[in-house]
Amino acid sequence: MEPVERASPRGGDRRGSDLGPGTDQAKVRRRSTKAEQRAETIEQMLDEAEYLFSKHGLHGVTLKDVAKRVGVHHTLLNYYFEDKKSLFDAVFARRAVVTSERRMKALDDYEKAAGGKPTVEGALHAFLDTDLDLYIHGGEGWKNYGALGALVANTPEWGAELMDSHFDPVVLRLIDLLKKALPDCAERDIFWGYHFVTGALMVTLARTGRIDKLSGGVCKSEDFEAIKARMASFMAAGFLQICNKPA
Amino acid sequence: MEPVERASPRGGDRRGSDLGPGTDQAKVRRRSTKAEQRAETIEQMLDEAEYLFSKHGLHGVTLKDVAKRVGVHHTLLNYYFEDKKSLFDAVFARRAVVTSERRMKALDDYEKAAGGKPTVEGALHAFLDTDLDLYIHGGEGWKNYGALGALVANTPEWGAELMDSHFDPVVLRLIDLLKKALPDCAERDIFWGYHFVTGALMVTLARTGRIDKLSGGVCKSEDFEAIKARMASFMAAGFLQICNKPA
DNA sequence: CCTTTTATTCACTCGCTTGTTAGTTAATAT
DNA sequence: ATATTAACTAACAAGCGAGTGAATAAAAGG
Repeated sequence: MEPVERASPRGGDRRGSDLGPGTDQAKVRRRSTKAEQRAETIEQMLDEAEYLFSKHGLHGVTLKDVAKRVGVHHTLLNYYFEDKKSLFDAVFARRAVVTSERRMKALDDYEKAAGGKPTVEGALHAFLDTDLDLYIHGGEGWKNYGALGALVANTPEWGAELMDSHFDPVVLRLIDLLKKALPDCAERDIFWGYHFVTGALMVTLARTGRIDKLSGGVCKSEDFEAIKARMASFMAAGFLQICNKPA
Repeated sequence: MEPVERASPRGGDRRGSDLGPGTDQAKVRRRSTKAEQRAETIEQMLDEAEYLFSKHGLHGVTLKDVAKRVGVHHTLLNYYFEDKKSLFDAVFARRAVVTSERRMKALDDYEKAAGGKPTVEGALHAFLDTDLDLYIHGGEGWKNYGALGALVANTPEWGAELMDSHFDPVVLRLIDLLKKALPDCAERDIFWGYHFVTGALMVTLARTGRIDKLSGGVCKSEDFEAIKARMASFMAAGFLQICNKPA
């Protein structure tokens, strides 16, 4: 599996028994309490697993791969996590709850701000921008998590299950707002519209780089700002179209 | 890996040189020439591999799994295919060329029919409906291939590469038509619009069943007709929106 | 200070995956 | 008909990947 890939590009952040370059080699080593140590190690495991899973998928990663990147023995992963799948679930859950809560709050706020008159575009902005901001400003970890989400969302095996358990509440909250914005629209159409939205969001998060080559560099996979600037209004227009024009 | 799953639920529907369903069971076994035999076996391998890969991804499937479903010794897969990845590539390529050609032709036909005045919706209909029809009428194999495509499209590892090599021509053809339909639109916006379209199409093909549960049965993952009835006009409205409103 | 926890590694096991080499059977060609 | 080629299987070799249980070392706690 290629050269030695690390989630944190920075080489200075040594792990495990790297007695290390320069200054305070020995001091780098755990001076902290055990609880902190535990938390820190687990966090690192989640980070590295997140990176690898996002690139190769659940089955494409071995516990040893993860362990190597963290700089610990691979059985330590078994010590902290039941098995590979629960490691994966933990990785996914860690940020899923954050994004879920944030979006939920954003939707609530928007509804209040909009008074009795929410718009489709407004609701979509609340839903999408809040999320995109996380990936834009959240650092590498969030970007990796995004790609992982895209993978999960398109995995028939257990993907829907994971998505359901984490995102149903927010999504239903969005749907609820959309219904208020489009009172005469058939429920079916609203759900299908959401389906399109989520699909578009997922390819975005996947950042496969395909759009880069395709467009000859005009668009960049990493350019979430460009998405943010277009997606809500694009999708809102779509909603209005299929809701006003009942075939 | 669960009970014994088979791609073709029906015992009767065998692929390739269909020796005729029902009747002559014993005769089902190779009576044919070697060339036919070879072709038939390979076809079966591709079918079963397609089914499994679409469900579990490249790394989630072993050659033995495939062999078991085909009913041959697992080393036979090594005999016909270099390795697992080239089996995967063969699976993908088999139908990719079909869908690619069909859509290319549909776009050509549409452009001729539209005279000098192609519309966004028209171009999208040509692009999308042609494809969706394959999945609707093509049988289980095509449905499985669709799910596989969705997986590939969201796989950063080698996904973009595969998509590029098979679909760049059709997609650029579509883009070309869209440019003609939107002569004043910035290229960037058109590419981003396509990005949204492809994302929406991919979740559709993935058929994870998520929309079913989410909508409480109002929408069904399998209902490609519903997508066909909405997607082109939904997306066309989006294109017009972001192209006319340059931020 | 000494006992108990807790983090971490070590030495293995077991099953599975890939791939190789050699063999068997049946069609093809001469 | 017979020699050859092609489809296919059997029988290993080698290695990996998940996971277990005992060992070690250091920190917590009484």
